[in-house]
Amino acid sequence: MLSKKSKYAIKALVSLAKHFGEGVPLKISTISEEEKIPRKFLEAILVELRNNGLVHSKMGASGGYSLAKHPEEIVLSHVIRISGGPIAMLPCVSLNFYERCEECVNEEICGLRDVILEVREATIKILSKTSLADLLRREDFLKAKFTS
Amino acid sequence: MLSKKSKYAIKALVSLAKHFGEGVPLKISTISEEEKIPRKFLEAILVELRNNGLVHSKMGASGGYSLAKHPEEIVLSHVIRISGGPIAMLPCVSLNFYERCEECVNEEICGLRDVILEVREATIKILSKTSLADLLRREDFLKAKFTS
DNA sequence: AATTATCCTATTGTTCAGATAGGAAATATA
DNA sequence: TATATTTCCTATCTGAACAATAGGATAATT
Repeated sequence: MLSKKSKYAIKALVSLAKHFGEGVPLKISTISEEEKIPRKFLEAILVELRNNGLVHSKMGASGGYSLAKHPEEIVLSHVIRISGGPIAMLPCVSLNFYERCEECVNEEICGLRDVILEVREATIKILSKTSLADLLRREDFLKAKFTS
Repeated sequence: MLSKKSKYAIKALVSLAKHFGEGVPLKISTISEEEKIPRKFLEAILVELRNNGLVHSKMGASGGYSLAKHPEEIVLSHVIRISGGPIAMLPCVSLNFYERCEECVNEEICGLRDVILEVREATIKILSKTSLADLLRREDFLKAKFTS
């Protein structure tokens, strides 16, 4: 399951992507209201995204946040990892949240692990080719499809 | 993330699959020790699997558990659903644990949901074609690979 | 009858996601 | 330079879900 944190992070970034290149940063409160993300929670999330180089922040009056990269360059797998959500279904196949499986005598010959590895590959393949720009395009496409 | 419950359920079933057709049921304590699953926890899991028709139980002395179906017929997606783990990465794309996404004005035009739907399809495709028998074959294959 | 096992109901513990609080630091603008 | 605005930082709270445990009732074998 994707944590709310990850989901909020993605939604916030999509919000910023919509205003990419306008030169005016977006305030936390604006994003919070538009995307219905709890104010203080969003604050913490954006700081983390900033520490990981995905967004720029500007302090003080008329400050706010803006994307640090082009929307085509920010992919979901990266955002999810940063915002603390493991992608794999088992800790023993996770790259970033690896944990040994106590009950396995030998991890390398675990059939279940082998399958979950396949699932992870398939998942990452999709999430790492989908950028913020892709999400925007998808929304446009869906909007057109459902308003016709 | 797969819950421990789901993981234990799968491991227990694999254990039973190894003895399929022998006519002698396996005791909870035997499975518990072999797979290092907490005794009482496993008890609860097996009852649930029985209630869902995956295993048979026999009470009394020299009782125990056995598979209710052929190992080829029990697939991972089914086991995971029964043991309470959602497969999808977001509640709004889950079949069995569906929950509306409050902050979405219109689910149908959510770009993120659209991507996560793709991930779910890919995941289910793998998990629903992998049976207990497959897991055993994989383990044999891996064993051969790493002991040569 | 004695032993071995599953069955059933209830309870407990523990972790972590999710959210909140309050004030310090920085910047714009008047 | 004063004031309003906004991000930054540290700390804390809460509830729910996961994981595990306890104790005895019920059933079947020997």
